[in-house]
Amino acid sequence: MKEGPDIAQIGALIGDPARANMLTVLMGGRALTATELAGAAGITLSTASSHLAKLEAGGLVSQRKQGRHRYFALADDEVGLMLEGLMGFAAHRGFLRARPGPKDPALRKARVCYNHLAGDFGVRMLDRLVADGHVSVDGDDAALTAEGEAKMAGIGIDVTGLRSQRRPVCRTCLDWSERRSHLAGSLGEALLSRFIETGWARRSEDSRAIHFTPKGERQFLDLFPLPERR
Amino acid sequence: MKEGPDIAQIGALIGDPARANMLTVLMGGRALTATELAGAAGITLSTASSHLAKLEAGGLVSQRKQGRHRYFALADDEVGLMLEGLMGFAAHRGFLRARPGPKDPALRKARVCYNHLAGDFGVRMLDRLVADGHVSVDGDDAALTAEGEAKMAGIGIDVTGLRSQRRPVCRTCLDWSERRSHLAGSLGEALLSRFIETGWARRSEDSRAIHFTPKGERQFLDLFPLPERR
DNA sequence: TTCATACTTCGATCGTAACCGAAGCATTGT
DNA sequence: ACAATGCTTCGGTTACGATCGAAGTATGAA
Repeated sequence: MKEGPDIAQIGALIGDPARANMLTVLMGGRALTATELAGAAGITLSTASSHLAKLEAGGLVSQRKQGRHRYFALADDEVGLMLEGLMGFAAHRGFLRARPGPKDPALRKARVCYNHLAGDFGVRMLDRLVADGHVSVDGDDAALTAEGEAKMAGIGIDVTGLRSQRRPVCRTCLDWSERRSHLAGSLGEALLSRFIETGWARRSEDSRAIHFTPKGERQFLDLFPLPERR
Repeated sequence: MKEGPDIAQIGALIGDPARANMLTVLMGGRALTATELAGAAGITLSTASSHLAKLEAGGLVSQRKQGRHRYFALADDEVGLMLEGLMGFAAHRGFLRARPGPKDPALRKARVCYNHLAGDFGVRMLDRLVADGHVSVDGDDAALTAEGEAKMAGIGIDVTGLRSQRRPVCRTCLDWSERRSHLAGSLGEALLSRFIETGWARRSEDSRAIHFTPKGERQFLDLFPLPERR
């Protein structure tokens, strides 16, 4: 009867509260076990297992066996981008959960979006990269310039290594709190990893927040100075 | 328990096949009556009415009374952008409906995305505007330059009129068939309207396809020449 | 081998929401 | 005034899927 893609299946997958909770938690970027996800969603293990099987069949999550654990994660960047887009829409329409708790300001400042940096810091980083001619943006695509490649080398990121993967190096991702774009793709992931490796920042245990140390924040802002207010 | 926006409610709204069908049809940009939407979704009028009430309560559609008809349409541009984003994801993952029928090539060439031009023609139009310095793109935001404003005046579009509205003039929208951006916003809407007013193109009766006349296509390509293949 | 942990599968229950037909309003046309 | 059209509301049925506990499977530890 209909033309075009079928959005009902995806909507139905996301539409169950238990599954939506799991996906939201997985947006934190960590791979989690079925037991952890069950706890996060407030359901028993057997129910969680059933939900995870559906999410996997739908291609939204993937599992990796490791010993007697099974770690679940979002299937790929695309899923993360799609979910962040939905969250942006939901946030803008007032579909908010319970209360914007005390963690909220921290989330808006810096948080992980599946595997890369989002929030105010993420948006400003991309702003700066674009303003300095290190990244060029075209629609939702983005590309690293030669100057940008040099800058990344200075930070300690091997761009040629990233290029050899099949994933796109640069992508933009719409930020639900800022409603502007930040940097995703393998470069976005590498940058966040680097910040954590060097001890500038650490992931929160129980939320998507990224906490910068005072020193780390200074060095981050040194690398990516704030643009003048527009 | 949870932080951040609640995507489950929106997912559930979209997750019902009947509602998803209605939304897909409304992506055609026309305002339709409850009876028409019931037919499109293959359900009775009473069921359709119930679904439409839910979609309206969720802010996805709005209704306008006109005589004894009630016309339903997507609530605003944001909804259209969100749905197009979901469709892009769905198409890329193979969540396709039945068969990509004969209408499919026409849809990929040019179709309406809620109220603006999408498909190959839409993507190329934005490409050309950017290449000529008529539109500048920054993430998902976009802006019309002074040169661009002159060009629009030449086409017969009153940009100052558009600016006086509260809607953004320019936005980018991710195209599900091309996986690149095209132009949305009030300017995107005005351009499509203009193409139809001038008789260069017409909307298909029963799908989202936009059909250009031979003459219209020539004039369109004259205004927005194809960029050299990259 | 035996036990413990991590997870899946099975079977059964339960609640919700999708659905339809009939009846009720509202608006327009005659 | 009366009929016709367009849609909503109501009542009742039905079906699906979310949920849980218990039993089954796999992996690792003792």
